[in-house]
Amino acid sequence: MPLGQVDRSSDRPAFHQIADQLRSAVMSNEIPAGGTVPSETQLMDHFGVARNTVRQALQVLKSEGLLVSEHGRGVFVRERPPVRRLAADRFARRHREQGKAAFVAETTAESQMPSVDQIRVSIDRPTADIRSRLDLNARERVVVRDRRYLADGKPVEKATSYIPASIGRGTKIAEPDSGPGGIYARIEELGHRLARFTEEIDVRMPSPAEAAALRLAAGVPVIHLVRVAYDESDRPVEVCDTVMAADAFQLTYTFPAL
Amino acid sequence: MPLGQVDRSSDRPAFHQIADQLRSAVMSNEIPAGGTVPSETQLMDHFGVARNTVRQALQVLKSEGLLVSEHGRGVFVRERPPVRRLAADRFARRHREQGKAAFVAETTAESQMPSVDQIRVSIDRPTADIRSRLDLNARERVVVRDRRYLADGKPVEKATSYIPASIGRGTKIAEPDSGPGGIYARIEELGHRLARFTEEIDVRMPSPAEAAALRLAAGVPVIHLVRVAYDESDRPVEVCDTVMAADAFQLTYTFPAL
DNA sequence: AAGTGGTCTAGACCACTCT
DNA sequence: GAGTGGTCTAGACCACTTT
Repeated sequence: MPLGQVDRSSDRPAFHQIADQLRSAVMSNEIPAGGTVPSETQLMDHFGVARNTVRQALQVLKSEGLLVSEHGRGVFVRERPPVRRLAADRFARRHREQGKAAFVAETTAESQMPSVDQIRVSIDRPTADIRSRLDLNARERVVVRDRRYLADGKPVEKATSYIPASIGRGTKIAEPDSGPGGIYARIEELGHRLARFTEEIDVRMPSPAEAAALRLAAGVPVIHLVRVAYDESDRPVEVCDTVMAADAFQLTYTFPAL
Repeated sequence: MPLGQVDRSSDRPAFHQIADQLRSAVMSNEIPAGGTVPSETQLMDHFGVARNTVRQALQVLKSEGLLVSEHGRGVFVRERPPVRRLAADRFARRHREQGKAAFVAETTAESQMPSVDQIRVSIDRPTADIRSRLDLNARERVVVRDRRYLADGKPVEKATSYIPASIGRGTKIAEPDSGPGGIYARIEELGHRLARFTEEIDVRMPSPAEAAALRLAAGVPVIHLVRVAYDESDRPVEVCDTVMAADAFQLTYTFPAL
């Protein structure tokens, strides 16, 4: 992988030229995923620039999500986690009837090991947004279920579910372990047969708290997805607010032409 | 907006402490969107640190998408473009029958001015990926339609459509101006009544070329969406490969419980 | 101990915007 | 011309990993 030189007479700043050369080395797989980029010292010597200039170039590629650095070890080409393809059928009733929650269904479909941690359950007043999505009056409470999902031990998703207390209070929905098939199975057992879902998708960079919870590398965005589940009388029975590591997911939808 | 000081005895690096203080000033709206952050000189003086340390703090917030800098003017709290809410009904036949293409329908729904530029049309060999999505044999060609969409003059989306040449060649589909209702209207006139769409969504940071074409600020991800349109005999009749500025869109989907 | 990246300083010169 | 951010240098010390 022969890196060239920087053209000091060019208008393009040195650090951009260096970033460009490294980028194409990464993109062309001259440096494979998981491989190391030359050390900062080597890059300084090779290009004849100051250390800050090298670091500026590396910063560009980290922000693009191409490189990650590990203190004391080196700078590496970022490895992409296996992508999880999410389609509507992860919520299929047949999965619940087999005792599989949606996350288990989607995870085993990709041959990954699902797990859940940081489960917290409470009964609270809903925010105005949740109240309006669940069509609740001012006095009604909600069961709040907060948890983190991991695939093969790597955190990939933080989720918070809100279920009207009038449905969930005193049931397994309000317990940390909601039982086989997950909360949708419990909601259906309580007589609310699910009819449809809506999903609302926003994309942005993570807050520092989100980056920590999902152990995100620099340059990895998050998908903020809010799902509402409706029963057959078109009553909203659950809102699920999730933040996903964008590099770990691909979403697919099918819809009819109207 | 009283910024504090840095605690030099803390483990948390000075630039992180400065970034934290500026972040909460932005988040709490003490500095409103479009407002300016104190200049680098002012921040140096206030915190008693070197310029590079200030710039490191600002870099953090730019990567988070909170700040943008303008050479010679200052550093500003990023203004969010009006969000465009995309739902399945933007492809409704009634819009085509009124002569509105999907982008026009979604744009006017948000009271924005739609426009299109950088239109290029050609007939080419498809890549392996496109060939397989369109279910074509090795010799078939495709009409390639490339263009950029703008809302109120701001670029928000780059799109490339691929239509089998057996359908589009010699029609308005192969001309820069595809006529009222867009290419879906032309495809239906040619006897391929549309039945359904699939959309596949990936999220990542932009390449430098994408960032330039969409004039993206640092810290703004892109949504890569690939849509396939199927006619009533379930034949794929178009693939549309789009890259969208993530801060300009919200996607919504509805799907039945199965 | 040697090598790596992380933080920070103090200075320089340049390009751009505004008045 | 004054003020702003953009690029770059040369050095220092620290924290972490590996041998």
